[in-house]
Amino acid sequence: MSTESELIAARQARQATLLAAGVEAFPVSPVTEADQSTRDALVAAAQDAAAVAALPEESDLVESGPLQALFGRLLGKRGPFYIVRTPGADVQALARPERLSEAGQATLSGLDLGDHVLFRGVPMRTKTGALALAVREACLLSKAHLPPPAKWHGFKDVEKRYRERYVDLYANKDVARVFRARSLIVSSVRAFLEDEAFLEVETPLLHASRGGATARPFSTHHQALDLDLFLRIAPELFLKRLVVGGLERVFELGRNFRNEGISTRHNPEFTMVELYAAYLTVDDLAALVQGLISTANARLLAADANFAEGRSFVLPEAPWPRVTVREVVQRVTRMHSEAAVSQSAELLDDAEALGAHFAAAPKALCQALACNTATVRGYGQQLMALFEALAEPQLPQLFRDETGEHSLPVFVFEYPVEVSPLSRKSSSDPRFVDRFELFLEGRELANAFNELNDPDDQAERFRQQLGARARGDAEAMDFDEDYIRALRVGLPPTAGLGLGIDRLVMSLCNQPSIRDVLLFPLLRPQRDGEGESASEGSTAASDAHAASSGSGS
RNA sequence: GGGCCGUUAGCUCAGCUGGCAGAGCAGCGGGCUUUUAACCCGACGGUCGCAGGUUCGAGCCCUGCACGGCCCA
Repeated sequence: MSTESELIAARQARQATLLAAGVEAFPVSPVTEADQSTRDALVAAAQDAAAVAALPEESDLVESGPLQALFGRLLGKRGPFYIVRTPGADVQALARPERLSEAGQATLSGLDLGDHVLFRGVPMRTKTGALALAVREACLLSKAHLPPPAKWHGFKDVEKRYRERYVDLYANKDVARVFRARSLIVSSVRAFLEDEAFLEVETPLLHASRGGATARPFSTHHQALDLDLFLRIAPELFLKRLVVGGLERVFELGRNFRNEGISTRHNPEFTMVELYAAYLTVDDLAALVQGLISTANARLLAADANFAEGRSFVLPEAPWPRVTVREVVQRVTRMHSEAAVSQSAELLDDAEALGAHFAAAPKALCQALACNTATVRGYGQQLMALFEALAEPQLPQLFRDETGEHSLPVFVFEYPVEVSPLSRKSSSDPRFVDRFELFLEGRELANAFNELNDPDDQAERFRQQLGARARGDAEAMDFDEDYIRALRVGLPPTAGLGLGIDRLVMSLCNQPSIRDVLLFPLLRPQRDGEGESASEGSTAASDAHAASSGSGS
């Protein structure tokens, strides 16, 4: 009795036995409001040493007053003790058959690990000083046909955990904890922005043209309109249209889709909050996002201080450090003038000279640069190649707190205009734009800039994107005529920011992989032969239409 | 896309130099009448990821493929 179909059959058989005794396997929920509130109290009491100490032992129990409830998934059985997992904690019940009705006894003897159960009874203290509910009523809520994972070793196989998140979530307690934290962080972001007078809006996910970010989109098709569409890579262009229309502060918190590789930091669909504020500048947004992240962090730690443990970073109250792209590249390459950086960027065209120049640099960095030299052209592209290859990985080492034990968040300002097709050029140096990216633990967390609101300049940037596409850049944007028209109607001076929610949750919850903060990360579908198609028809005779309905496909 | 690693019972994992496929837990039968990973006895449970190859003989060696993990791009 141990293959999966045999495990199912054994439990279906027990289900049939229960039914013969008048116990339904899948009843309408009998859980009352009183059960809900007494369970909450019971779960709280179980974790309160003083409350447990005040409880009577089994022999001293007084049978009076309403019964308290314990319900959830049955995860363990030790003698007469039944361990029930609730969202708050595991609580045990002490069930003696002789104290139960006939139906209760039948229920008890027909329980399998994994079943959902409801016990009603009286709280007591066991010989070992733990809380247990002395059971007077036992009720099966829902039969589990498959058992829970091994109680000691748990459910570890990473692929199975992602594919069977419904098991992972109850079997591995920290998993649910992270997703509760994620929900808290998201609601904190919303509340913070609403307090700052931002209006939450929803713009299309289906876009007719590529824009708002440089990334490869997913393609889809609308049948009735016979229209090719893209899943959005960013809501940016729609949100700025709203600012044109007079919604001065808007934000959208939602999913974006980028048709690129999968890694510990990338999932093809990810969650981002984008916000736009008329009459603010990129400097204002640096302060705003610092407040937003600090507030989310404070709310998270207020709910569960354990999330602060093991962090490699701190979030200071003072303004977070700011540098420019050039400053940090100079620091890393040990060069001391802007001219030297400019010169070294030109060297990128010559891999050999570059290799000699950076002979002292770590090997991996030179390799990264050598790969890029063929396609990287122009001052801005080259500067960014240097930044991404040399400086970005060093940010956590370059910016430390006083003790040197933790890294700091860093705002990196002054991006080259070539890599910022939607940003306003800096008034002081037109090679750069008024933009920052926020890095935490070396991860790019947020990106913000003063929005380009000059329609002629924007049209020129779109044309440059078309040129890049013609040269084979699959990530380049389309020319968005209507967006240019919107800018001609008039976008007030506006600053905008995008913040990666998944990465924020990763950092605040100390999760090394984005898959651990996504409930259902994208995985390749498994091939057939994995499902229950083979076993289903041969299991229970009671399942009369399994054979006929299973033959259709 | 590249490199490394993994895939053996429902779960967690052993499996030596190529020689009958193993354990614990779960499940099943019985005992114990109770626990903190409860315990004792017994029986059951396998497409060793898939497909080829080498060999008298492959879980193990070779090739390809699939899926996943980590690192790099």
